Amino acid sequence: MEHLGVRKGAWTEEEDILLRKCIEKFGEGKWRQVPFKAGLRRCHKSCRLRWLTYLKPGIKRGEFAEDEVDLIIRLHKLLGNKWSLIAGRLPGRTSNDVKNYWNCHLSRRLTMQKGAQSQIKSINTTTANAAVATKIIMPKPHSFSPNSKWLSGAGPSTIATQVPKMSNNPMLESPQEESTVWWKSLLAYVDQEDHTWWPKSTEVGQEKDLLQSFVAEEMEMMGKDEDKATVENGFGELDNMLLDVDLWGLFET
DNA sequence: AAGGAGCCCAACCGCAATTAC
DNA sequence: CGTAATTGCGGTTGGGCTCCT
Repeated sequence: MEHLGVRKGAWTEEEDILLRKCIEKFGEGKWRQVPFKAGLRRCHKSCRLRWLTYLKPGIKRGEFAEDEVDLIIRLHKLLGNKWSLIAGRLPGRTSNDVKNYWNCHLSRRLTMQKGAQSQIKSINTTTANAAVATKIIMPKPHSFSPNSKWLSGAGPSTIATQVPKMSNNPMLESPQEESTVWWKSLLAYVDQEDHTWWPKSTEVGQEKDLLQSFVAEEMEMMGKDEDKATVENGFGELDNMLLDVDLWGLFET
């Protein structure tokens, strides 16, 4: 315990109560002022971290579910150590949690697996065709919602015409091909500049990066003549995963 | 029982990014 | 514009716990 100045180390229950009361009263933000308002001898950064990683309502604690782990692995493969971005896809999880989980449980496990995997792959190729019969998640088309929160006011009324709807285009041979074209078009659209009606340029950039990574991965698989079920599953997962992203607030499902 | 090795996770630190002025 | 203040991010640390010898 420091005589003067700020306290460090683990938070006590009393401190938690003071911080919680302060934020309930004044709201989140203005972290510089929080220690004074709350009557805490903590630095503002410590207060912010405590709130965001522990006290804030809705934070999920305890074991990561299987699907959460799976998502972490997939996202980390594409995004690297972008913990806040990864955590953004896991409701209730903080970037600190995800980072800790990765460092403790996954980084080691995955490096160990890598060696073993190449051996398994050669065995599995012979039985791969049998797995095609498993459930195929088809990509879902989206059209723009007139009630979208981002489209109010000066929103681009023409946007709906720029991203093609799924249609019965006779030029396209399969639903798979059709949805691929749809994803490509969307990507091209997102790639354009001047989306001033979007909330923040960086957020758009992040969603765009994510989208590009996933679509690129799927395109690559198609190029490699991966079996159709695998590719369709990939697009399906991509679609499901991004449904809760702000970007998809633009669409009705 | 003791102690030490290893694990887990909350919290810290430095710096980058963003916002305010 | 520039720069100061503020916020956010990710690497890292260290304390407490469990397990093993």
